[in-house]
Amino acid sequence: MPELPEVETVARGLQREVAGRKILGLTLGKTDFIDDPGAMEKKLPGRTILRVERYGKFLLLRLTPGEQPKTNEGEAALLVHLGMTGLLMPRAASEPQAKHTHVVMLLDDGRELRYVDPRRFGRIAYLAGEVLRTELEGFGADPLETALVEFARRIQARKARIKALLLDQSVLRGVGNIYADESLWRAKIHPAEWGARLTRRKVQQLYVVLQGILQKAILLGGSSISDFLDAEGLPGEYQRHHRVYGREGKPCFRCRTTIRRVIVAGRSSYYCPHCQKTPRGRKGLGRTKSGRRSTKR
DNA sequence: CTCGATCCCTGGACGC
DNA sequence: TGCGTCCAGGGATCGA
Repeated sequence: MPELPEVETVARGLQREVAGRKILGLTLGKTDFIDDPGAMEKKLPGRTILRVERYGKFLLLRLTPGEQPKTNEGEAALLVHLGMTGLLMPRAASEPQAKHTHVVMLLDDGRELRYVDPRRFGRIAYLAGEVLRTELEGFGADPLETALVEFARRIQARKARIKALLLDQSVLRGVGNIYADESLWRAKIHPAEWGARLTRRKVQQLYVVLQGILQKAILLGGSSISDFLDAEGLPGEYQRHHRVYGREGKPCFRCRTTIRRVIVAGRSSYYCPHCQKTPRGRKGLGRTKSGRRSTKR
């Protein structure tokens, strides 16, 4: 599940591999996760990928503006969200297409930039000018580029649970379930604690450990839980450093207490009941994501 | 403003 | 071996 470190890893790989390449042609498969497939087919061919950046959990492929002056829309970019199972990597055109390949961009070096995504939880959008600007403005602060005061303001101003705040892309961009749980464990904060109730000291601890975890994870190429691969098709290594995520029933690395899993903000949240004290007044924790009737079609 | 519930989707795990 | 069921999860959306 690509979060900030995984997307950063892919962005760096793609920057190395495809920056400067011109897109000659485009082939689409299933398009239900693409904002406007028609626009993509029309706009992309002929554009050059200037550079590849990460923006939250999005890959941002900065493109040259349209050729004709009349179609000049200002800055243009292809936004790619990998969802849970998305992969974006250049392949030799001769290489057989993997199953669930939905976008193929033919490049001017003969290779193809391919987007593969079995579950299609991702999103792809060609955006330009004002639309692009507005889209990007809707996201919160980058946890690695934000000062402590700004981070604290965003957390303490809100009454929602800290886990929900960490996952909220309009508060912070790039943090997902894995790194939220890992940082809360390190900072010894219960996922259901309220943002507004965290002390300044706690917020600072969270800020420091979150940045440390993200940086370490980037260094190790991200976490490969199930099927994440970078732009060169290599898995990350940070999953070996996970302290709580996915460790339900196993002993806490600090105190040996059994790690538990609860649903907070609609997501599985792993935590140590001893190190991360349940906030006072909380109830309804301890249930798991079950008991829900499966739906008919 | 914040919450939970629901849906989107498919592969993998698991039970029988 | 094969089928059915459950589950993962980011984000959008809807109603409470």
